[in-house]
Amino acid sequence: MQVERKHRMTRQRQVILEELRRVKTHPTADELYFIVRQKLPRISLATVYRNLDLLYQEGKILKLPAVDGVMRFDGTVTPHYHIRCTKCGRVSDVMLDVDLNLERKVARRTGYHVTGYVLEFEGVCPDCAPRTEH
Amino acid sequence: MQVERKHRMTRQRQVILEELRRVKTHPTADELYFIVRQKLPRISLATVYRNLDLLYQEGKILKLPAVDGVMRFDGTVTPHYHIRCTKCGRVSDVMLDVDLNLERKVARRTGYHVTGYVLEFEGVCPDCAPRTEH
DNA sequence: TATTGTCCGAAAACTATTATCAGTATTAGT
DNA sequence: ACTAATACTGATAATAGTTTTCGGACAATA
Ligand SMILES: [Zn+2]
Ligand SMILES: [Zn+2]
Ligand SMILES: [Zn+2]
Ligand SMILES: [Zn+2]
Repeated sequence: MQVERKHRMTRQRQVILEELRRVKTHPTADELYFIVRQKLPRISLATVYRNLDLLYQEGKILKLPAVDGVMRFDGTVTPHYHIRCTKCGRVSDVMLDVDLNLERKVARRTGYHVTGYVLEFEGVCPDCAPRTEH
Repeated sequence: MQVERKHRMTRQRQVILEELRRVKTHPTADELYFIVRQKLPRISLATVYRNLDLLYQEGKILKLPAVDGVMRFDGTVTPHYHIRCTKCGRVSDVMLDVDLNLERKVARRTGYHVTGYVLEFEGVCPDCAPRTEH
């Protein structure tokens, strides 16, 4: 029996979700905090964190694994991958269907019940790439 | 010409590397700190961190990406993948040769210069799996 | 509009990691 | 072996990101 939760739609939660869906930068909590403050100047950073976690629990947003120690959030929940610039930290979408289909093989090797995997590409974004001399 | 080596082989560095190579648990810095203190009771946690980073720079150990926010270390440097138990956090090796060869495709899609990727499997380890009733 | 209890802002607490610093000990050179 | 140079250590403080706490505010329901 699942415990019924009664989530309210507060102005804060609304704006946080709207802004996260609008931007395409996969912002950190702090970055989104600055974005949201343009509409809600009195909002608290803790409220941003709280709502991001709640929206994640509800499946309305994604949390990107904190590969570099900082958590990032994604308003696009349709399946896609990410590539992270190792110079500036920017995260871009990779609209490419990658089907690893390795779960059975990995399960046999490890004895784990495999539920998924984390896949994130690394590289240098066009802005950070050294200019070609000519 | 070879870069001049200025690193000293201290007892602390020696024991940290030995113990990390001995265990197969992919410990956090703190976990390794407790292990190493059995041989060097006066060692500092900062020394563990410092040496893990230095050994990593030297290519003698691996750092696992902090997918869940905590860094883990690996004394096995031969290429292999990992699977993390989502219940207890344990990380096990996956001795499976996976060559995705996706990097070129991703580069074409994103415009990034792709240098690598992070791949880590997720699942439930045998110890955490629910016992089958019969 | 009264009641209920979720939610908020502000601040403190917490956790993992890094930086600081005075004293120690490894290494190279004699 | 002795010495000098300096990488390194332990203890501690500082930092950064995130979570918790708590009294008051406010959305939801009737
Ligand atoms: Zn970049
Ligand atoms: Zn995305
Ligand atoms: Zn487990
Ligand atoms: Zn490993």
